[in-house]
Amino acid sequence: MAKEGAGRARPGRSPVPAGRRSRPRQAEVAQLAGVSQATVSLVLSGRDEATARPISEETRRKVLQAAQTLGYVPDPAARRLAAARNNLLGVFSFTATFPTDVRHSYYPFLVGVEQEAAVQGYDLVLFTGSSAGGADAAGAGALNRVRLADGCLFLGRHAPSPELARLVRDGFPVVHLGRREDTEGVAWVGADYISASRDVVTALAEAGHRRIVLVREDDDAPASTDREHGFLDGLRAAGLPAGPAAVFRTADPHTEVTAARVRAWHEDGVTAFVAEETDTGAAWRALRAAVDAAGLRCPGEVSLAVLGSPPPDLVNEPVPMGFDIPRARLGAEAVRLLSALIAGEPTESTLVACTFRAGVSSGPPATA
Amino acid sequence: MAKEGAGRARPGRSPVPAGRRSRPRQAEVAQLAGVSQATVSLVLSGRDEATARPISEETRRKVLQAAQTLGYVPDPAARRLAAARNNLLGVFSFTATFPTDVRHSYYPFLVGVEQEAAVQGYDLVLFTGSSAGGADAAGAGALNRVRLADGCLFLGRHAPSPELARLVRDGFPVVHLGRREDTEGVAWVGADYISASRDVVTALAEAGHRRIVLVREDDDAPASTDREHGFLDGLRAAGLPAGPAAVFRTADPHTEVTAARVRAWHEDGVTAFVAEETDTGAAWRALRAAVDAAGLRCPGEVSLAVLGSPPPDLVNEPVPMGFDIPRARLGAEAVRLLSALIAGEPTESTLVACTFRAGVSSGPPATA
DNA sequence: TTGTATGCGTTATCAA
DNA sequence: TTGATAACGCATACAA
Repeated sequence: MAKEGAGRARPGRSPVPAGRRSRPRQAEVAQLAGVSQATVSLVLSGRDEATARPISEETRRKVLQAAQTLGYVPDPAARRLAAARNNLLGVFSFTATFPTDVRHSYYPFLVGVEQEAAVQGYDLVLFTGSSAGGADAAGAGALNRVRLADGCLFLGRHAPSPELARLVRDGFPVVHLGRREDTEGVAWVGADYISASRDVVTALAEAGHRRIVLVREDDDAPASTDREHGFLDGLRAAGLPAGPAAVFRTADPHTEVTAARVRAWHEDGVTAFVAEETDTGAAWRALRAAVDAAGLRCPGEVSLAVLGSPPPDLVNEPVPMGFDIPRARLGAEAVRLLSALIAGEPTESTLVACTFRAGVSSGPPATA
Repeated sequence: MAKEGAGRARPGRSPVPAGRRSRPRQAEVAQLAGVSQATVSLVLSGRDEATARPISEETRRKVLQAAQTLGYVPDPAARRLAAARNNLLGVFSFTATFPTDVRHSYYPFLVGVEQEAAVQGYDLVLFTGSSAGGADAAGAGALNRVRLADGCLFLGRHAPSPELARLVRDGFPVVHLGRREDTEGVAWVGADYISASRDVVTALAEAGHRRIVLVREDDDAPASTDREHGFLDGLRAAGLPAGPAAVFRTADPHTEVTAARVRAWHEDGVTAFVAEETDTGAAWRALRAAVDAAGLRCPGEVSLAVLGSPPPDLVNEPVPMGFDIPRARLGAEAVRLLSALIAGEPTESTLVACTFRAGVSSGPPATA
């Protein structure tokens, strides 16, 4: 901790650089160009052309030239303080953005975020608050730092509601990646799990399955309940039994989804099983293992599907029926929404459609 | 408690955007507490306790109380402007930071970068070489954008030297991830390929191998030549032949490293082969394929090693001897160095040690 | 022990 | 057309 503030010498009021300064200011550009600082601001922000501010071509050229030579870059803090915009978009995640365990990574989203941000002319500020305890990283003020940017994208489901609400109330543009209706006024972009889940059930029903069971974990996240809703919707739409027996909910799929149980289901007339997707993929893993252990052939005797994608480590296995979440598109969409919010345009939270995946884990039910 | 007391006592009378004036400032806290704004700043920043600034307990209490009632949150932009620093670290990569193809991703480095940045109290700004945003994104001024941060980390080997040199000359803190001695004065953090490569050879020599051949691509990047140096060092240290015959250099491993050639080497007494690691992993792939095609058993008749890690798509194959590059640590180390640079502390570019990996691709040579 | 005055780099408003 | 000048909200030497 050897800092001691680097007691920056304050040279009275000289606009001239005292020796070697790493960040040239507008004043210096002005001096080099032989104009006033205000003119530099005008030219550099392009506000002269946008509004009807007339600036001589000559001056323009000189200023741009000077800025180029000096390598001038506007100070984001100053810019923002003066009530202008930064061209900076914040990204705040409540776990590390780059976790060691890639399975929980936001990487796929970031691909889209980065691309769209570039298109919209924004750079990204990654707020590191959540991971390790930096300066005032954790704690009350953590979220406040994002105000440096023009707006901020939030990833992860554990965003503290009150702090977020405060930002929104203060008129700070905020977009949450993932549906979020608990926090008043927070805009969000989510995947349409309901429709996607319904589509999977529909596909199974059309293949001829009459009894289908959903295996889900004991989690009340929107992502989970949405899937269940879609699943039940699909059943009802197909005129299939959608009672409590259609959903098997367990806190520990690994021990509770047994071969015996699967066999019982099968003997009872169940010909298709659907597992929800979660971080760990526990439901899907358990289901696969149990079906295997029960000696049931898939997609011969039973058909399987997952409401999402299988976990990455099963990527070499045969592709199961299910749907793909367009994560990159979600990221891009979120940036677009945020950008509109910043521009003060009217906006609306949106759902992005997932794409159905036929896979090879399902077929028509065996005819008795 | 939103207090819309529009008639605040404010000097001047400029029309301020409504959304902006919704947050209380230190001045208002001061007024409510009956003290000066400066005192509020002192108390709220905890600078009174850190340094020996004496503030009466009474005042302290009043200020905190007032801040609490008003719901005061500091403006990061203002704070950073006044402090003459951003607490922003730039990360500049010459490809997209989040490429679609994860194989070329900087992810492993970023893990360490993010963590250490958080520890040091920095947030991250991600610049992309290809970004369409900003004034002059591509081309000459591209690198200048990074001046927005307090310092910048560069990833990838294609950083244009003159531009980097310019930044350094201007006193802008810069750290390059990867050894870089072509550009005057640029600090860097690199992996110690020389020692690591030497260790691999030593291990092979200790296992009893007397003739070892290195297969490398036709690339003069430091990462490549370092490996060769280490390899030759290792040979000499073990008293083994380290002439030109010990290194096979080819622009096209795939067609030049044939089964016939490998068999010839083997009949000539070569019992161990070492491939350098590159982006594509071409040398290692070719070597494996050729040995396989030659019908030589590994690790029975020949031993293999790679100077680094095999490409990600071979991750399910048996683990070859070689070494692991501690990418996360490299990232963290780079941030630490950059942070020191910014603080004006004396610094030095560093090499980080790689960790030896025994693997299963080598054993003692077959005794004739 | 606390208050005063000023600067940080921009943007924005006028007057010249 | 351009140039002073005043905020923006906070931090800090220096005076009281």
